[in-house]
Amino acid sequence: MEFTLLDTCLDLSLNSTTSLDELPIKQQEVIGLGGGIPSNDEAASDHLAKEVKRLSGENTKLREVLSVMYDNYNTLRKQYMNNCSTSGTSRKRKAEKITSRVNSELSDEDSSCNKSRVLVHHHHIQRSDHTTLLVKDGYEWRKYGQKITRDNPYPRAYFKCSFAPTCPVKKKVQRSVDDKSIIVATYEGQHNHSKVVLEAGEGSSTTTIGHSHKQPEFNKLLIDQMASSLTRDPKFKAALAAALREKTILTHK
DNA sequence: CGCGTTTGACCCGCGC
DNA sequence: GCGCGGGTCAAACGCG
Repeated sequence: MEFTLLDTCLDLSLNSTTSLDELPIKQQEVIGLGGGIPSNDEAASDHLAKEVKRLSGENTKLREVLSVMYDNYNTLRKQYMNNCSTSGTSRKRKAEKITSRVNSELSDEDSSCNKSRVLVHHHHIQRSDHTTLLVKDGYEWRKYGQKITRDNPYPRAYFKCSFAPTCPVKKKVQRSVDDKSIIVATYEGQHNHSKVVLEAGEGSSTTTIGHSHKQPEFNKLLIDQMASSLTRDPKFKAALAAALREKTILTHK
């Protein structure tokens, strides 16, 4: 559900031929239809024109926000690559801290300098699903541990890939402190086998680490990351809800 | 009975 | 060197 909303939102923000951009055309149609209409309708169309202007402004703002986020992403990515090339001899935990800090902001897919590839993925869950830490990602996992960590009241579950005995991939799953509807899954390593199950409708929450070099999937993952960040911003949520409400009203007229 | 999950104990790296 | 905390192990347990 939330992903559907976000898809719409990203569409509105990223695509220059968005529905919002088409709104002036629809508004012209309304004005055209009311050629000899009374002053009431003129006032209404005037109001609509103002609304369209306001929405266009919001749309521009949203695009700016996304563009800033993308810039930040690129900066962090560069910093991370620098860290990889300079601190090759750092001890295990330190390296993990660096990678996890970077990954909390972005998911670095092509960290070729990092032997144990770490990938953080945010999953939105249904309200009724709040008791489980199950994340359908197309692989089979065996839980081998659970722990309460210091910085998060929710338990962290540890999983190993159970499909292939030799598969080194592990994942940690923990509810986000900020938003309990978000499950943060941290993947470590690369699968040495293909996906096990591909259930219909799970596409938006699926991460294919084994094929991470594919650019379109990386872009999709990046968008997912950005979307997750955006949904945690109450201002963004409010603006998005308002924009969608207005859009729905206009298209149904 | 076999398999997956739970959970307390243990290990080990890091910071002081 | 010691304590803390995250990660892993493995015995106990539950379910089909």
